[in-house]
Amino acid sequence: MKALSGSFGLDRRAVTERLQAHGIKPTRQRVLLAQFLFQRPQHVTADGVFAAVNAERDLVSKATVYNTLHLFVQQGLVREVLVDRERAFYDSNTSAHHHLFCEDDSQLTDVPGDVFEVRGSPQLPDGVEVIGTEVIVRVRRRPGGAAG
Amino acid sequence: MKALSGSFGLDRRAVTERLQAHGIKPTRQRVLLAQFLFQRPQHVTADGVFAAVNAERDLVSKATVYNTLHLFVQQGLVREVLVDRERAFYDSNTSAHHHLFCEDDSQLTDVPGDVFEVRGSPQLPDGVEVIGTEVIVRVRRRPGGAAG
DNA sequence: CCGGGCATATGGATTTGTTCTAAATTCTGG
DNA sequence: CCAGAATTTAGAACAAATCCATATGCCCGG
Repeated sequence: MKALSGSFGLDRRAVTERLQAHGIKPTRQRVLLAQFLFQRPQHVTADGVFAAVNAERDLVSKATVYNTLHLFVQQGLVREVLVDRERAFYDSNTSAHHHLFCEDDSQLTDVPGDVFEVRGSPQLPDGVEVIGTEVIVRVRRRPGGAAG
Repeated sequence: MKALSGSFGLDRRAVTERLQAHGIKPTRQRVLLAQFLFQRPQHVTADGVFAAVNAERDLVSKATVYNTLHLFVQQGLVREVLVDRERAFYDSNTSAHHHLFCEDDSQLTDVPGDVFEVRGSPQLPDGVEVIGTEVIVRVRRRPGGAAG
């Protein structure tokens, strides 16, 4: 059966509560974006979110997409991943993990958090706190390797 | 004594050889950029390089700054560090190390390579090779911490 | 139920780092 | 000295992200 327009198969109530749990007022637009983002763990660009959410008809403006993504990042609902000069990725998977980025096709892949063992910590300047530690593995297709 | 215009206190011959060792034809502009970049390990933006190199008089165009930085990255002379949506950093320190980025003042700091122990490696897709693994520690000033 | 006030949303213009383009300049080999 | 290739250049073009001024919606007091 076809999901209701813009629900992305995710219960509105559950999403609403999730937002509220993070201190976010669940407006129509925010709920819709959250429904899209959390339907499954994924890496999306702001533009991708904008396109997906407005696929059937205009529901959320570009400015609001950016505002909301920033808000979600700030409140720890999604992670911003900067690997590409062109665009930022937003990762709806909040569990501890790292990333693998292929420079040839700009594909971003998750790496389970336990694959790496990051131990020790750098000497921090005075009065700063660590927000997060991320590991990025950059790869490219091997020149003579398997066909793309 | 004042250094010759645009030499940045670095011997032209040594820099030239360094470029050639990396298969780069040492043109006037490339040597100048290299002299600036390698006078000391540093993190600079493309714009910063452009400004520094043209401080006294126009010597290198913006397009060439970008072309050259990309070339240097490609040939492993400098590292591109993507931590900020606003601008890319170029790191003239090529030794194994990681980075610490303060989101409040956009300051990028080196973290010695041995501070972290990154072990294990992710399952790679077929036919890809690892270009590099980087660890980025994001920090912010602690709200009630030392004055800024 | 009504109205004031504040947070939120919006479209469009703007900004800004980067890339592109087409032409000029500089090298290289013959 | 010439032809061809590589490099450099100025400025136009581009696109992601931000800004702005306005409109909308929501909550609360009366």
